[in-house]
Amino acid sequence: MSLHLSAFGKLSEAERNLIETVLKKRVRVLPARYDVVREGDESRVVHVVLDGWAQRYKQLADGRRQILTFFVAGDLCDPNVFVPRTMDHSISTITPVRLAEIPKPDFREMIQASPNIAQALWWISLVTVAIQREWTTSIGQRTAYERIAHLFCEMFVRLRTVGLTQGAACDFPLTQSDIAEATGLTQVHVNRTIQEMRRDGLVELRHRQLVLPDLDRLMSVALFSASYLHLDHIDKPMLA
Amino acid sequence: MSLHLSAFGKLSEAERNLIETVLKKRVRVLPARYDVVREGDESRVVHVVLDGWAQRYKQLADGRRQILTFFVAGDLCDPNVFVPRTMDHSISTITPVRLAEIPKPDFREMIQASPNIAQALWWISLVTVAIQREWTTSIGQRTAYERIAHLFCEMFVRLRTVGLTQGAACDFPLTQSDIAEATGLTQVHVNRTIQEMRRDGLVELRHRQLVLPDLDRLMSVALFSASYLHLDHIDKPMLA
DNA sequence: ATGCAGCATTTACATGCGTTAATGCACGCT
DNA sequence: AGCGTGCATTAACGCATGTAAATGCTGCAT
Repeated sequence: MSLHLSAFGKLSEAERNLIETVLKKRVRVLPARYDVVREGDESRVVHVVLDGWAQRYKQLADGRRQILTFFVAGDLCDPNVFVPRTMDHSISTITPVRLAEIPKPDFREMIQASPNIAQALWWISLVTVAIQREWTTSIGQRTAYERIAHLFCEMFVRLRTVGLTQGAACDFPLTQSDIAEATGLTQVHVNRTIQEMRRDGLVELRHRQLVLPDLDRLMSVALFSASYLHLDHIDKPMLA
Repeated sequence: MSLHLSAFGKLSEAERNLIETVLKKRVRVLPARYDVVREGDESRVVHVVLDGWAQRYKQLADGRRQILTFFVAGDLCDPNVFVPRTMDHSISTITPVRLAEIPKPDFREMIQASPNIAQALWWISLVTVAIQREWTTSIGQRTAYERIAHLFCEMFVRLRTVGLTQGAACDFPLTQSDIAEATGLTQVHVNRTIQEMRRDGLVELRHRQLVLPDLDRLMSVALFSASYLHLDHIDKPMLA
């Protein structure tokens, strides 16, 4: 998993088991469209998505909303284990989600027990901020068409990393409104643009299933380069 | 300094001295508009801006450029001390810059010697990514006017934190093209918009000097809330 | 003094994307 | 079967922002 602890570096069997144990200790099952943490909350636990999709978002005083990233299985939502901080953003589910909650003290203990796991946490922080930079770039510089294409590429590659693609297809539970809020566009324009992508034979999207018949061409249209995901160095995908 | 090591937590005299020593060990003076590290480079040292302005940016394959953040005195440019990674973005100066270079091994040593410094590094990572999220939100949701106003607010507050403001004024070496590349606008539209802000009495900007006669009103227009900078918990500003 | 060089400003015009609102479609509930 | 509810689609129109290119200004180098 792109942001999964176990995915980075070479962890021992014992370390993997430790992680699995901690992940299984406290698991919640949440409904779709459910707030996990809200801006302003104190952050006391670390969340890891075990199953389903979630999102990080920010809301302006007048209600405008920006989705900042999507989380899929294996993703660690808040890498700030060492800094007791009030949240400057919110996290909510998109689909129903199976979510592991790790109390920060447990997490710190785990890290003190294993420098490798500490290193893995730094990795996750690195990738998290790299993704955020790419989103800034996307919204700032890419056209609507390129932005949406880029989002499709990123999510497809991330899903593939954790084995959640089937050939050129994957589950894709985002509504066009979600895509709009993530790309800084309106829902109407997302609709127009996706239709154009369909006409161009780059995308099939219906019933929450995404098919990318020509990923290479899509990547090139989106000016997508996977390097910011830092997928090299990733160990075998392993899901909890 | 918003991203200065010494600024977070309560460090002992000895710890502060340690930081100062490491910062002074290798200092370079760079000209304006000079590349410090380029996308694709290996990252071997940690950079700290001692004086002047710099920027982080990303470039698309066809040359479009997005500025991702600005660095001012005290800012640590690359918090990824523990992850040997090729850079997914570039860093360059804006003005002439006095820059400290800390070899990663030295930095790790310093961290092992002091848990407080390790904690400070986590703080910096937190603020760095929080700023990046705010920029994504800004470009995605705010209008041109709000975006530019927000940038002015952020930089003014950050400069004030390190004592680089004089009343309502501060040095502000960005060209309108820089502002355009940071906000995802064109230089022409930045010019139009700043003129509007001048007419509204919110901004005076000329000869690289910025004056914000009514910061409160500007913040409210920009929907600016400083919470994402996590300035509480910051110690007394201290510059090297 | 002159002249270049880098920025800022202005103008005229084009367009990508936003806004509003109606309509359609599919699925789940009763 | 019928209805309600979320989403997707379509349409008409407007505007914020982009594009292109000329002009002006200011400071610096010679």
